[in-house]
Amino acid sequence: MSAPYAPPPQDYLARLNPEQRSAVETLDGPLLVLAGAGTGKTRVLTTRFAHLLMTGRAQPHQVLSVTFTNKAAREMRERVGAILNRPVEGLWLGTFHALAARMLRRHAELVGLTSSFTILDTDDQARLLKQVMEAEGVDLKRWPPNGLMGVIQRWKDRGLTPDRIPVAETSDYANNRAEKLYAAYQARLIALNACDFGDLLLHITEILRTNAEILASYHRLFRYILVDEYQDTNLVQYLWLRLLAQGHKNICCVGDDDQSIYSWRGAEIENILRFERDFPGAVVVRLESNYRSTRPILAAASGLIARNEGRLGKTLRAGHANASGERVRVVSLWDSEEEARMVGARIEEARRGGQNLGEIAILVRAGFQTRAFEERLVTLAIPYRVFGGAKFYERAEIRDAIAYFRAMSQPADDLAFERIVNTPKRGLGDTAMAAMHKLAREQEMPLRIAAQRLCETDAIRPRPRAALRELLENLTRWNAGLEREGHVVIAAQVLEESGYIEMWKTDRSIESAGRLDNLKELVRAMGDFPTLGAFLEHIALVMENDDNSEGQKVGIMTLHAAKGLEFDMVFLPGWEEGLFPSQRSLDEGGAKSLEEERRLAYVGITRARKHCTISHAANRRIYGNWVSSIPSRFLDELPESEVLREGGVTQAPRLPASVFSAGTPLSSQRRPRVIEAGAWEVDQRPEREKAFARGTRVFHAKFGYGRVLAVEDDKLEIEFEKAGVKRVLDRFVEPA
DNA sequence: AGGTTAGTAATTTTT
DNA sequence: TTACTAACCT
Repeated sequence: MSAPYAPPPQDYLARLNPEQRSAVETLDGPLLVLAGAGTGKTRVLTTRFAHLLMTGRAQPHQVLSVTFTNKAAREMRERVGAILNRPVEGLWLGTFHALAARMLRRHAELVGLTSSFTILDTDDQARLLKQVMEAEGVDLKRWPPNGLMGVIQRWKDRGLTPDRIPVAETSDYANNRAEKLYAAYQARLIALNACDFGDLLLHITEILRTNAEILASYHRLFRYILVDEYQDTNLVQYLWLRLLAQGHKNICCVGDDDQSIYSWRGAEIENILRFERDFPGAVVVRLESNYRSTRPILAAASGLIARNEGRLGKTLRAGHANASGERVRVVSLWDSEEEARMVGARIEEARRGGQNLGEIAILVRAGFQTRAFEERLVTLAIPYRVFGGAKFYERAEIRDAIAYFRAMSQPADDLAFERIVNTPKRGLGDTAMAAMHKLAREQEMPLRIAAQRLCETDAIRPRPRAALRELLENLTRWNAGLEREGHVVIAAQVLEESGYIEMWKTDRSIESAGRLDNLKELVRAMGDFPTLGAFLEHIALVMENDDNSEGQKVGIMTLHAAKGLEFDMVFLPGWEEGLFPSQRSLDEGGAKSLEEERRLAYVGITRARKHCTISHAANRRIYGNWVSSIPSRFLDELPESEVLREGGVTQAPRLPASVFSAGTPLSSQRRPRVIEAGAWEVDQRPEREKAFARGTRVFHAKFGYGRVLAVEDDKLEIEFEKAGVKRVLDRFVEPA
């Protein structure tokens, strides 16, 4: 065939280093690419894809490419397109869940679903499970639904359908009823023609392992398989891949065992550790040249991760001119407030030095740590953004809107109908809802149909009945208009006529304006899809954080959320025993989860390109009270030669001798010590005195302009133009 | 039916 | 400390 991918890309192979090149050119048989942080993993993956096509080994649709996140899938799609110099279509490239859903739709009837099954999100799952538990008469106070949710999810992660739960595994949850509840929950899902996230993989794997014909058809289809982030796969994902790879055995998994940080979500690091045994004849390629960080940063990270036992082993080398660079700083502070001041001051200093704020990140172990930094940055008027909060599609208004669309287009979608039936308030309470549920259950009909029947009787009072009838008529009418008007027009109409928009307009809380914006954005985004169905599929699996990242902002996020990102300057606060490593991992997981915490530390350090500042505070405010803590063991594990320690140790500890006499002596760094407040300071000027009279117009970095209503010591009550009435400290505002 | 208050629990969250 | 839920009152 002549030039199938014209124009031929330039020397795409020549731009790879030898190890990358071998990862790209080893095409036959199983291949494990151990890609350390910043070693060009994505480049290898995409170049390999292109190489398969360029060498004529496969057509684009004959390669299965799997990622974990939509972001990674999108990036890969774009980069493959760029290398081939043309858009790529018809690819089997996507997340585990999206690909599984696509396959499952083709064979849905084999597990009792139809090809138009709905995909439930976590919220729907939780509500459904709760209903099932209530129906089974479980005491929800004694047995919180979340607990069972976790148990079921872990079973699903391991490919266990209700009939496959090993006897030894029967959880003692709710007096040994976990399995039964699991089975009931699954039955409910099938009845609703719905899947939760776990089901997508569970069902398709079940189909592949019991149906040789179908499996063979995929073997014919997929000549090559590419997997990203293999260290994060769970058992069912592994089983799915293994089944599909049985055909040609051309499976290439890319991953880093040192960055496996999701065991609590079902990921099994053993998958990657076991690769060579699972896939006989496997070749392993290590990518160890790092193009991201300076040598001291790499050395510090490598020294730390070397303490782990369960790893395949690799050492990061500085890949190019990064031979020099400043050492990793470890700063000791008196308390968490001082820690926040230190970070704030250094960011301010960097900003004065021309550092781009978008290249600075504060990475924390747990969500609650973000608050202190937010407050500090607000005070300093440094723009920031907290990542990983509520996702766009998880916000209440978006979920409500989607529920309207689902309820409209799918009369059997009970969960959607239930969500919107009394939102906005239509005067339907427990009585009306109970009547609906009862009828639906007795007649085995969808809720919406039951509601319709009830409207024809006098089982509910006239006022709620009229409201309900209006809603039902609207749903039918909107749905009828879909084809004629198009889904975007109808969507706007639904939100308007249902009273939903009005509900938020009337709402006087701070967020309501933002919610209305989000709804507008949602309707706009729908225009990117040909049909409502296409949009709903997208939203279930793909909808992401809306990214209104205008301008350069400091990123504040958890270490987990930072994986895969990189920044010039990284702050890693809160390295204290009990916080990082977290108490819970210490208590529950033993040595294995301590290793995972250490990997998390490794991920944190390797996010930094040039500057890495780790800190710990001797005292920290947790849930309202002060707790004192000792430095994290990870601080001791950093190679001393790569580290610059700051913050005053002024005296020997004066704790009772018994603390130290028992067991192994603590090394000097871990000993509680007296830390001089302010030792880290660059230059600290006293904050300017401020006084605000009632009626003064003021400006606040987060809430915008407002007017002072009342003054009480240093607290002001301010009516903000956008944000409503709030109480803030006077130092957070300035005269407008 | 819906708003208010008291009680309780509290890592990490790719889909 | 906050945020969410469940009983409680109007």
